[in-house]
Amino acid sequence: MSPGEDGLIGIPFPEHSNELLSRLNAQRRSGLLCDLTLTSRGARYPTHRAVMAAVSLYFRRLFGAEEVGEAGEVSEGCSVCQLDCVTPDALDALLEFAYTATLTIRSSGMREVLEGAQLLGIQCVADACRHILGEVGDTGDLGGEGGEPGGGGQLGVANKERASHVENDQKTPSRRKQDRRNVEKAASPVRLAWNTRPQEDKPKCEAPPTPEHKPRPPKYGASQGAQQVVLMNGGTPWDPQLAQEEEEESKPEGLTPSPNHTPSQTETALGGAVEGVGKKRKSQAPQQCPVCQKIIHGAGKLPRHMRTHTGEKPFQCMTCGVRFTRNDKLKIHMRKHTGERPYSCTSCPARFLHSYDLKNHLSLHSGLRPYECPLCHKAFAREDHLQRHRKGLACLEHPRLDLRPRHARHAASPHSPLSPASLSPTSSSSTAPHFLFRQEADNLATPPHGPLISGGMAYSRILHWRGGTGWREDEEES
DNA sequence: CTGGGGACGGGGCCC
DNA sequence: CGGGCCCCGTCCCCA
Repeated sequence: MSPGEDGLIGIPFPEHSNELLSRLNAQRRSGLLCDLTLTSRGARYPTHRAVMAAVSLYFRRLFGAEEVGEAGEVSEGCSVCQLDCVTPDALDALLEFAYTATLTIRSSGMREVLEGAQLLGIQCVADACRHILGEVGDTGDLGGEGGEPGGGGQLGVANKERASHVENDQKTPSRRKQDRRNVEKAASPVRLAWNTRPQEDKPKCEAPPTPEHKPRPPKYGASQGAQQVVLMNGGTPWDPQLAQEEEEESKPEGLTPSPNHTPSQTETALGGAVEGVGKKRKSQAPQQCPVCQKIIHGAGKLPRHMRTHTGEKPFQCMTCGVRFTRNDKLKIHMRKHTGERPYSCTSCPARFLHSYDLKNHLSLHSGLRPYECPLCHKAFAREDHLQRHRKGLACLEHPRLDLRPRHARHAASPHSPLSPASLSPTSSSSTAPHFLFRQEADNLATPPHGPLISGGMAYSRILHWRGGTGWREDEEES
């Protein structure tokens, strides 16, 4: 968030994505500009290849591979993709999701939609369906194993025996990922038997093209104007989640949320699942954010967190129009207009909007400065001031100080042998050396696992610093 | 550089 | 189970 960087500014248009989807959906319904027709057991669904490629990993692979075809041709003619392995209802629901960011299905059709989403590589829908079907099980809590000691034991094993679909592998540790990849390598000649010819007697779905195995002709646009028919019939079942993992790993920066990332899909996939299918959630805490992979604790807290990605601010001040992501923040904001400052100092006339402001203020009266710099021994009344002090060059800090992350939210120097008491009298500080080392090494060098996980938070759950031995994947989760 | 106020996001508790 | 409320940690900004 360096505002002056390159003089660039970002102006968000939160409604843009919704409007865009809405218009695309209108085009789809009227058949306008549709360049792809999906069929399922006789039902036909005109759609847009770009949209399908955006929402489905399957189509992304399918079209993406072809767009860089040797001839550089771009398809002009219509294409038909026969998806008999996805039921018409499920396909309809998935299309509806693709164009509205809302999944609307009956509970009875949940299983079919889940299977369709898995086959097409629509991860967030599959996740939502699994949540609703109560199949999250370990998965839902998997990410929270960092907070629950002892939960790590089953990490690598428990789900291996699952059947062909990798329902619980979303947050698979990389070790397991590698195992899976090895398996896939061995199977790849079969799995990648991409064939567009009808295989009428095989009602299964086939693997889509993969980057390392470009699809063979026919290609869309290979013969212009002619309808190409692609069948997802026959062949070895594709493993969409493994493909998803691969894709995420192939991203330059992992799954970094950005303003342009269409978070509304993931969010409304969650929200839509909840609202559209009724409140049937197994457990609400903890939940993993589908965008940043962060584990969110607390019942009902995920929608709140999701708004940090979407930028949605549904709570507006009727007085000044300022909008907030949270109702409680609006409530506090309203104190500005009402003049209410409920937190008053008993030692002076000072009054505050926030309880923690009063707390900070009280430390002035008490004269307590419990946060001491271990190097220059300067004391501060506030922990964040100590952190700022240590980030700066105000004291005779260790020369490696400049390597510290500049905006690590949990930053405190890991370099000096800080006694916990010297850092935080509350001892609730999150300045755990593990985390800090991880953050720092993230800045120092690319982790040996590469873009394993997008966010620093999730990252911290995977890797542990082992002193001189470098980075190691978490094993004991204690 | 420091002190102080405010904003923001996450977690806990409770209804 | 979802949401309200509160507290906390952290960051940003200003004087």
